[in-house]
Amino acid sequence: MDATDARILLALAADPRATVVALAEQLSLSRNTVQARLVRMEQGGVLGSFERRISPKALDQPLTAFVTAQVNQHQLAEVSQALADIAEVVEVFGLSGETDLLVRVVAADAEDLYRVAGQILAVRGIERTTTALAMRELVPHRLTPLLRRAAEGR
Amino acid sequence: MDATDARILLALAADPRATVVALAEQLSLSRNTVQARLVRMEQGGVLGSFERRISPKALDQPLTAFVTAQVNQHQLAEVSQALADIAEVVEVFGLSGETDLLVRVVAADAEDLYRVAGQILAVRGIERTTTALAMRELVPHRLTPLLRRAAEGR
DNA sequence: GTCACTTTTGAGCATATTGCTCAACTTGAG
DNA sequence: CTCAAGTTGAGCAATATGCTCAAAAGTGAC
Repeated sequence: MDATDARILLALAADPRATVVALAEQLSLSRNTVQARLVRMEQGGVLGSFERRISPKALDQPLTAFVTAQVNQHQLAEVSQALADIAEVVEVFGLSGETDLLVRVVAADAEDLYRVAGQILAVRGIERTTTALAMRELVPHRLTPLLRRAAEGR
Repeated sequence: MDATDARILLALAADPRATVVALAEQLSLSRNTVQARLVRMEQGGVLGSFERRISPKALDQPLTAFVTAQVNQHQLAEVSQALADIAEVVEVFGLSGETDLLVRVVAADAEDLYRVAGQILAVRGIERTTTALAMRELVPHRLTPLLRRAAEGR
């Protein structure tokens, strides 16, 4: 990904529904170029799944919580699969140390969250968990600052 | 958001570049309906920014880390602003307790991460931090399971 | 059941976009 | 210089979009 790609993505971030023609005009590039680069980015894994744009709040899951878990590392694969089977589990990272997991979950309300936390703790191979509720989104997910830097070639 | 909206989003998740016409046909809905619902979702905040689809790896920031920080809660606003000024800070949550922050950062390499962690610790109002590197993405961000549930009206 | 209200549908139409191809022109690396 | 890759402008057929409208179908209140 070069600076031009970053400029295209920035324009798209500003207006997700912008057409290729509009992007080309705005960026003073040929339509062909924008089209080719977009295809390349889409196929090259620069763009993740569309699901990422969907807000869980719209799915009546306004609560976000982070569960850290200690696992028996021999059962990491099974644990990982069991967590993936829980719908409310949105994202799981293996943290440094190989024994700690960070599980991002969403829930409809406090009771729902309690239930999900219980499901996680019940997974075979998970030893200990702590749950922290996300009270405020102080900085909503964003990549614009990095995109801007990349667009300027730095 | 109702079950029909969820079905539209599911179809879009499967093929982000699908046209409205294709979605309508696939879902056996009228093109008008799909178009109207998409506009409504886009304007109603169901869809978050396009940036969410961009992979930081493509921006030469293959490392993800989670920094937890303790803050003086009287300075929460200033701290929040200072964190937002760091480009590598991708997302910040205020966790239950009002005194803990979870900061998601990306970095180019270990050295870069060290630098960013230092910047965070240097923010006035931040008392203590711990940094955990995300070694593996065990469950990549996904909403499909919840979407499927919503699509079935449960 | 009836009324009012919202949503969906199908149709139509002008305009814009897409996907594709091609040849010519730049650009940077070796 | 020479090659390979990227960009550009042009063109073209097929398709999608944005918009409007009126009729049909659901929905909930009473």
